[in-house]
Amino acid sequence: MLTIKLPDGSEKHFEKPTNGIEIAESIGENLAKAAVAIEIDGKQHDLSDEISNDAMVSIITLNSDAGLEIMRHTLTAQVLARAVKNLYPNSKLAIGPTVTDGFYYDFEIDKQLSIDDLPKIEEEMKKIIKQESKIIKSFHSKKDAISLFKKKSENYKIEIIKNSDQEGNFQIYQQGDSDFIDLCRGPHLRSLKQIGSFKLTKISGAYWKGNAENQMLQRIYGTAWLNNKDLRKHLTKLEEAEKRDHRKLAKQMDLFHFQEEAPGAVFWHPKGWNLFQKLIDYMRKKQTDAGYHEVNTPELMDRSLWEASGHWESFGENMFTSDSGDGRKYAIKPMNCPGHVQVFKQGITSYRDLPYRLCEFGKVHRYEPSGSLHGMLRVRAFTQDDAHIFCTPEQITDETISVCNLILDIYKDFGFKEIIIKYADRPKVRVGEDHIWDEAENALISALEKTGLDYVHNPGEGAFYGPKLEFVLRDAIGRDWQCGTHQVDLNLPARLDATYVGEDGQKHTPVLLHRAMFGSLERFIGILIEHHAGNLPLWLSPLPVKVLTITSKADNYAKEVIKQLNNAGIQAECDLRNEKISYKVREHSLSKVPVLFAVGHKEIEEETVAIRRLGSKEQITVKLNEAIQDLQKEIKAPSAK
RNA sequence: GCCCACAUAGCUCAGGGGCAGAGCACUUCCUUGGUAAGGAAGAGGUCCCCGGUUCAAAUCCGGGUGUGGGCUCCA
Repeated sequence: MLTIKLPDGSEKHFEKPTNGIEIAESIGENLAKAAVAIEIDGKQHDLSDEISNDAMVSIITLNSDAGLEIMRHTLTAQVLARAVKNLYPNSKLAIGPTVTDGFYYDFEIDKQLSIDDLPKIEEEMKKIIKQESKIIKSFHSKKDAISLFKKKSENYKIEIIKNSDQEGNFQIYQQGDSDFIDLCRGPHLRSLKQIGSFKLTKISGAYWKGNAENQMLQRIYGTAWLNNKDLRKHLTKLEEAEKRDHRKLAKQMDLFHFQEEAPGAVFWHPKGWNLFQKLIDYMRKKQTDAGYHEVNTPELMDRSLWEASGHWESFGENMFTSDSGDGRKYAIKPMNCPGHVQVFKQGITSYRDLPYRLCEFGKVHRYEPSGSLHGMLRVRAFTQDDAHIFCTPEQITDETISVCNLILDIYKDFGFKEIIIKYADRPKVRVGEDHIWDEAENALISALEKTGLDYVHNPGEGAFYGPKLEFVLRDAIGRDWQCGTHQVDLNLPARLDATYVGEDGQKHTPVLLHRAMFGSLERFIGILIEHHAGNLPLWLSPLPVKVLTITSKADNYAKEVIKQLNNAGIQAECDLRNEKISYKVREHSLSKVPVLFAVGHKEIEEETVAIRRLGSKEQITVKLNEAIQDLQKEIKAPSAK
């Protein structure tokens, strides 16, 4: 007698070994129809898998996240893979997992695919799905599995099997009587009948096993959904995301540009630079309040300093260097830390001065691979809101807690509500003894625990000199961006001979905490633009108000309005051009000016302005002095209110 | 760095082995208006760069640079 427990607590009994299909049928006809797989004691299985022991099970239906993912998996591993094999018989299968909203499959194909080949592949996939084949699974020993795939010259599958630590039970899936086979951990749909709506979206190269040393394979991406409606909804969402693209919006808003002679470096236009300065003003105040001292250190320093710090060895590939007339080799700083250590060494001698917090809006240059550059989100020259806290080991906890609080506080001001903290420990390439790393990691993790904040572990992703916390923010459309960072460093101060005199009269090496909150200002601005879809809040807008004249008779009044706005500390410009009001409204709405004042005969007489807000079609007419007072309140940074 | 695609006026883009195109922006003129494009005229080009093929290359081929989508890497 076999007892099967269901999620609702009820039990089913079977005389002999059973399977998911029987269990589903025993519960109800509709469930059996909708079932795609089964979870047995927490692990996903095919419905056909035999159950011979007591178990907790739950039927997975198409109409669930897990079911949808199984459908996507079947679509890529069975349908896309088979379609490509049909069209390009010499191709070899690598892997085909699901990803957010879809799936991909990596192939080795002798013909180089282009985006134009996708419709043809889609068509072949639809043909395969129409056959509504049943999906059949068989189990094989390691030896059998290898010989099966040898016959098909599926080298990648063979490599996967060979590298696997399991000896038997290799699952091979097949559709009806087709000779297509694929190795897969499953589970898969029972039949291709259950496949919903899909679209192949893009094509790219991808390294075998994600290793840049390995062969480049061809990857086909797709998205798949339960039905056409969901698919279309997803495609619309992608279009919406495209509209938020900071590169596109920045052009409309006239913030900055890039050009060929300076790859990965920003040409800031007046409005963009205004926004940049607003962020600096805001952060400068926050940091001063939190006890930081702002400094500025050289962009160019002699190679010997970078050798001493360890950058030359561990970060050298990312550094720009410069030769000079005096025959010395300089490096353009990729980080501000060595410079800050020099400042520390000039002044601080006593433990009484610790913690000593130095900050700098330091512009750093890093040679990033050309292929990784991406608008403002990945550049080669960027400005960090960088700070280095020199402290005693005992002070690590308190300093870490206040950094965490400060960062979370700041993100809130910018409208980010969801923040994920990651703890990253020692990487493969690093400086310093392991026992130093033990110490640094323990200090950081115990400080983090004390904050009581949730975090996730990100193994091997620390900086080369110490473990770090990464602060990841989630934007308005659910994308994650890593911005802030906080690192414990027990290596650099010693390498650069930084010391202080302790209470005991002896020399000690300080602990160095590296932290940045925006991370890179360039990147943060890119994220802000996308998060707000260009509609920046008033306090960040480079031009909060534009005054538009309806007739040239209003020119003088408009200038008077500007004067009063400026006197009240509100940046504003006027548009006196010989154009219709609708034309001016359209133009400034497209360039994302948050507040438009229209002035004509009526406004002159009544000393009012007609206000129109970005994104609204409504206008309200308000006395000029009241409008200014209201704006003055609204334009303050959130934390200054 | 690797794979694929793309590069034409300030911007968005069409075209394509034989005179370089459109819309918007710009300049001038008309229009003085009431909330997302008023009208007319004009000016604007090394068709990314360097080679090659050809009677002829913006167009075809090769190389380079940059950009985009991925991979790798990362703030």
